[in-house]
Amino acid sequence: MAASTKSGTGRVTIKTVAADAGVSVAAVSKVLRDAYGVSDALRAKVQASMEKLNYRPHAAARAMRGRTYALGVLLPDLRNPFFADILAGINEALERTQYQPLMGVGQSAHMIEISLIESMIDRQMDGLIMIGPRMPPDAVDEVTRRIPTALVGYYSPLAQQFDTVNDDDIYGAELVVRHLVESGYRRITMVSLTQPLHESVIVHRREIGYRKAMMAAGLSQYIDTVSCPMSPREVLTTIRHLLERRDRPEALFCWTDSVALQAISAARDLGLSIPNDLGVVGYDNTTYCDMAQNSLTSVDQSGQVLGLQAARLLVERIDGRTQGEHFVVTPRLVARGSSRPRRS
Amino acid sequence: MAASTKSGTGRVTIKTVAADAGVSVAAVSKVLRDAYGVSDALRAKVQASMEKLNYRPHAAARAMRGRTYALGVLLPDLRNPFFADILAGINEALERTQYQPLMGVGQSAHMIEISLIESMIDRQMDGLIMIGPRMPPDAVDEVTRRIPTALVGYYSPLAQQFDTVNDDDIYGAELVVRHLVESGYRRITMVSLTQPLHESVIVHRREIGYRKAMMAAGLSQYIDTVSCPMSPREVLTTIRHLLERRDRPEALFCWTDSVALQAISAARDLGLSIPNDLGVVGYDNTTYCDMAQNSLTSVDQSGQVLGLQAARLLVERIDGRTQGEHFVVTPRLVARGSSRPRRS
DNA sequence: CGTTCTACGTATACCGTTCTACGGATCAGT
DNA sequence: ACTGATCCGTAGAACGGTATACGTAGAACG
Repeated sequence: MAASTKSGTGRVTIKTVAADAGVSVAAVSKVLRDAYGVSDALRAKVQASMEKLNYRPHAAARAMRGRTYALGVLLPDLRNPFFADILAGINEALERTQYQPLMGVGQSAHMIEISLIESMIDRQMDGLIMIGPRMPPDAVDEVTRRIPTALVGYYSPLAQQFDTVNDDDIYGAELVVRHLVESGYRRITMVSLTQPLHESVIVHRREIGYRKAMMAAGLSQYIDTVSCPMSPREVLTTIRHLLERRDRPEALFCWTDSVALQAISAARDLGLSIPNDLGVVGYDNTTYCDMAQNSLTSVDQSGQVLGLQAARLLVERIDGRTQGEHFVVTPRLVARGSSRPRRS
Repeated sequence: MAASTKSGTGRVTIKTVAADAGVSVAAVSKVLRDAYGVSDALRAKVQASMEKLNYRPHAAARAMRGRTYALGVLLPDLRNPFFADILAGINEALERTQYQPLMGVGQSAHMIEISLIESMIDRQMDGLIMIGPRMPPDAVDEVTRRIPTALVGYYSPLAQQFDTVNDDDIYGAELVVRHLVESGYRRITMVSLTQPLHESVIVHRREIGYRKAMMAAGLSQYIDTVSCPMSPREVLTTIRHLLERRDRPEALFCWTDSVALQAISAARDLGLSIPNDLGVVGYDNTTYCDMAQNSLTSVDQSGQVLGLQAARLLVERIDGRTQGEHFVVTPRLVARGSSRPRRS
């Protein structure tokens, strides 16, 4: 009856709603965006119609002129449960907003990341949260010039063009070394990540903290860093090799938990007992650390808070802020069995 | 000079390309979609211009009339590394296509899933892959009526409206029970998931397999299932409770690895040795199973293959198939230390 | 009472594609 | 030479919103 709109298909559009409510299309659009110049009466009328017709705005049409209300989230991979915490924080921050996070996985590969991000830009996403990006800094600059961006786990404290959220990785690494030294370990080796050599990558900062604390503890002669890629197989062989060395380290500081868990596994395979033959510490304090069979000492950086802040900053930036903000949380060491004082 | 297009902004559109190549907009569009009626000469000319101008199609504009080339992937959560395997398979299948997966996390909550999917539909995504959806079957039906869908971990072998990809969960559970029985365990309890009672959920099938195999082994008097939600805390207390029972089970079959790892942890806390005091088996054969400290027997269902098939089926369906296809892989038990024959 | 404001609504251009309908050219067969 | 048929390319109407420019009515003001 009232369906005078000529639309052949059944789709409920802004036009249908306008017709039903007896107002103009523009008025409905205003209500949708709650823009200036709508009376309460009009708003009520329109909202009633939208409810009645079960109207849903067509995201693509919206994207042509306005917002998409979609935020792209770039994850390095899906294996590290730490990212789940970050995402929980992002979700929490966005829960009460209109924005919606859509994720892509970069597989820790520079080129995949780039093409993923290009596509997110093509899709007119309103903003981007990049977690631990592997791409080089000039690529990051290029991207952030084109789309509002917040980065988690990327250190660049002076940037104005984008915001960053980090824990204090140098301090976190220092906590680890100090803790190990206090527990009686001396020959502490860091297991790090083979990486492109730009300094924004957080692993780099953990290495700095490690060296700094080793020197402060008067252990500079024991400073020793080995690196390997992310793949489980290579991690395992690297660590096994390390543990079979004649001057086997007394403790390992692993740049991230999953590596530490592999270290525990390798140690067990070789018949070494933890912590007496080998102390192990990880980073991120993921859920697995707390299990009795791992009992892995780790550094907690509260992924939830990081995610929450990143989302908050991004929304602010979308709303117009142009100065950079750089949020840093102080990490906290959670001591467990894997680093208990050794019997001398 | 040649920039006669009146576009004020710098964006390179199909119009810019058309002007540069000296052809019509429609011709460029044809090349883009490689549609019928383009000569090689024209195609070459247009492609040269696109290259030169670094043209990228505007996804939103495209979405208004045609495809978005985006596929929505719904994940239950980010904690289970098994999903990483599935996603790897999806990526592999889509690598050579134009499609791009964009993920959302449903947090294993019915309502969040629904709103996420609604938004994916609003965004005109071309198809949907839902992994282990928690929403009730009628909601699934409703969704699949509106958008081409492939489901992983959702059992509905007769459906025509959507495709499914599963491992044979009944058989997998049977494998577990048989293996445990062969290893000398009798009182085998299954730790399952508190769930809405629809039968499409795969946990349900694992329960069926468990019961079936227990009966076949003549152990029906020992059939015993306890359920708890996903949250780590509740899992832990449930299991602890179970292990402190007077008639403590000899072995636990946990519906998924993370629960099994918690079980190992709880057992250790209580001073029980594995496998002598307690056998433990998980499901999914995630990376953690293989670590020496866990050495967890599990059922491998090759997430990579599941993901690959799901993506393949979805693309077929988008291309017009209307019959349902239901892919099933045969799972494989990977025996490790946690279920080794017990000393009697 | 006329003027100026302000608040509220409307009309409509525009965003960048897709795709149908159509026109002109070329070619094969009679 | 005439008639289709085939091939290549163009014009232009959608698609469903946003946002600007503008009109109008009532209130406030001197």
